[in-house]
Amino acid sequence: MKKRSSVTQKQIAERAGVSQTVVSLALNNSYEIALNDETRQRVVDVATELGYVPQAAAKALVRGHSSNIGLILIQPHYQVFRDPFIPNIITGISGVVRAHDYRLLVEHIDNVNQLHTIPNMLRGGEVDGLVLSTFDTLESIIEPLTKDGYPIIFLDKPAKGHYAVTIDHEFGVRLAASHLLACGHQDVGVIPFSPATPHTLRRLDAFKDAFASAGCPIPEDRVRFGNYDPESGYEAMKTLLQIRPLPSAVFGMNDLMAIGAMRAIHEAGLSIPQDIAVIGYDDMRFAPFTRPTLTTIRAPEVEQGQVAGDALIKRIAGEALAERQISLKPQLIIRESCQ
Amino acid sequence: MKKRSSVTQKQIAERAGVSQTVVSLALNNSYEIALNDETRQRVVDVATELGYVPQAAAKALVRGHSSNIGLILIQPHYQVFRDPFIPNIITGISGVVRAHDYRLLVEHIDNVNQLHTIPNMLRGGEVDGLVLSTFDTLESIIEPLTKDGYPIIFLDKPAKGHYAVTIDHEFGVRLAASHLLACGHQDVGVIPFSPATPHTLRRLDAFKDAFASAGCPIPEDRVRFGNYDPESGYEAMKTLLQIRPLPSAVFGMNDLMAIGAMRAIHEAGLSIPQDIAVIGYDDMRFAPFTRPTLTTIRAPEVEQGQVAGDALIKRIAGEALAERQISLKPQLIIRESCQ
DNA sequence: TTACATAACTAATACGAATTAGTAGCCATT
DNA sequence: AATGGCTACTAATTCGTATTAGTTATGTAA
Repeated sequence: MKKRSSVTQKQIAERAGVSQTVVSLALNNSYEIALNDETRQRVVDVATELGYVPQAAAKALVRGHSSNIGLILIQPHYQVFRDPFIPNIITGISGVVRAHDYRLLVEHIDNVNQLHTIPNMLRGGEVDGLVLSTFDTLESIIEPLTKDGYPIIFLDKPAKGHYAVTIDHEFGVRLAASHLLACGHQDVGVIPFSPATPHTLRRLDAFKDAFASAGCPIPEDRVRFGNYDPESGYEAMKTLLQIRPLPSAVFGMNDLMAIGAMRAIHEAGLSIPQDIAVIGYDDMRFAPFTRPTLTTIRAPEVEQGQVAGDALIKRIAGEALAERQISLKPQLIIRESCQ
Repeated sequence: MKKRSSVTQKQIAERAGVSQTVVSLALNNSYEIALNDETRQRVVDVATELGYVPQAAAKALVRGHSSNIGLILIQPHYQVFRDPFIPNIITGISGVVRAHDYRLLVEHIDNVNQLHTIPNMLRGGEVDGLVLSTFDTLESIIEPLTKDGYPIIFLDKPAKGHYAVTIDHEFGVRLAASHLLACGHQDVGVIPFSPATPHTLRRLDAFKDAFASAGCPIPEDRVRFGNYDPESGYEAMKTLLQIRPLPSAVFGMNDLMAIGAMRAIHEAGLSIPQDIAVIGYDDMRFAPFTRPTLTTIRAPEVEQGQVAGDALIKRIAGEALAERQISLKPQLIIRESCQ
């Protein structure tokens, strides 16, 4: 790990017969201090001739910021990238970030012992700000950081006062509920996520609440937790199929569990949606190609990434944001499995 | 974008009543220069008390390396993250990277005007090395960099002499071909990718070659290009269904196109695999839950990310690698759609 | 008792770019 | 002819850490 020799402003200065100061001024197009156009051009020419690239570390040190932004993923390792959420977010963020000449540093944290990297990255100046994907609240870690003025954008509902760009999944869940009710389903099964976090539980509550408000409260035996995987949806559905009289529909809280449920239903010799309707959540790419095609909820995740990246960059630049919490709405996609 | 005041070694030095040198030595556990254990401890205590975090930029400047590694994704924007490849690679890399105290910088390049960021990141010292995902050869860009000793690992077959950790997709495709032949299929359709790159064309050739070697050359009208999406597989299959006599199987070069093809087959009132067998590529998560379940090829992408990250870190450390090109083998997953 | 090693430090410098504080030369006022 | 203002630069300093080159005090061997 030796140092790699690289072209410096000093070398350019010698070649061009000027001081390092002039090189810096010329290359940064600074017009605060007057420079002869000829000199300026000569410096630029020498720089390109030598293949000059500024040293990021030196620049960062003297300017006091890194031009990196961080995306922190806090999830158990087995789960990150298993749902399409992260790739979509990265897609959204990375476009924005590059347009503003920032770089994206992706850091994955999968256990509490690694949480210290969050303050370290900010305080160590590795990044100028963070986008934080989390299913847990991290008040004790984040509070001091925001108090110190570090820009942080949450992708999940945080405590009041923090900045956040979230997707209103409770709304999404209510969309699913209303659609089920509109289709005449009064007795439905639900397959939510486990391990149950505050956020996922809130979604479940929203769903239950929607049905309760419509006069069809959901009994506890209609709720069977899965773990994001199709297999878990399959197992959950099998137990739901024991209930008599049979529920007339199921809501899988992600598409993967929903296709698991569909398989269980088919294996039981029942048909979808005639015997049991199915509705999923995510609108993954296979959803229009299941048999029958899957009715589901689409969340604007790429947009979420864009908006979050944008908000972060504004905060870094010191711009005020119109609102601290931006909430994006999911959308109902009606296909064959529930219509 | 003001500078954020942070705790420095100088401040610790003052508080502990020692010189900054001692602080640096104590905090870095250096034993080259003798330090009194008491002093050492006092410095460490003051440091934790003040919440010291070293400035990454200063460290990088003086040490000559950043402790960042870069993952460069070169693909049209509409396509990155649309296949599961990238998330899998990131999963693999990020574990390795964090274990070695590196950070992962993800940079997405979606047009040739941005290619200059590759040399810039290396020459500017933003990263100590790169993992390069590309479907194109970039000789003119990469050559001078490797010549200057910058560590770069390719994820796709590069020119001789470069370091690479690749997946042997030609082998994977031959696996599919052998399985089809073993199942007695002699007249098959293929749905490869378009736009056709050298790499994807090589896969197609491998497939054709396998059939030709078995005495069943594949006529041109059996080859219908798709574009990664299920919809394109659907359309491709529709044209394949016009052929008489009907081919007895199709190979979709990814699972998404394969499920598109399956839909077309079902819509034509044919059954899988009795009338037409289907085989995919990728083993995406829905593959065990299609109807019928999808026979496919699984590529070890997470492992590819791990091995590539590992190789890069070794190269950065100056270690020699046993072999320049490491090739990982895909695996046949037999399910109902072709058995 | 001088020389000499060793422990335990401090001072000074380097890293590369940005920036602040000069400086020299020239022209235009007064 | 002294003053001020401008242009076009240079010199010096700064950022925070690592590292090299001292320095001082103390103990030990000759």
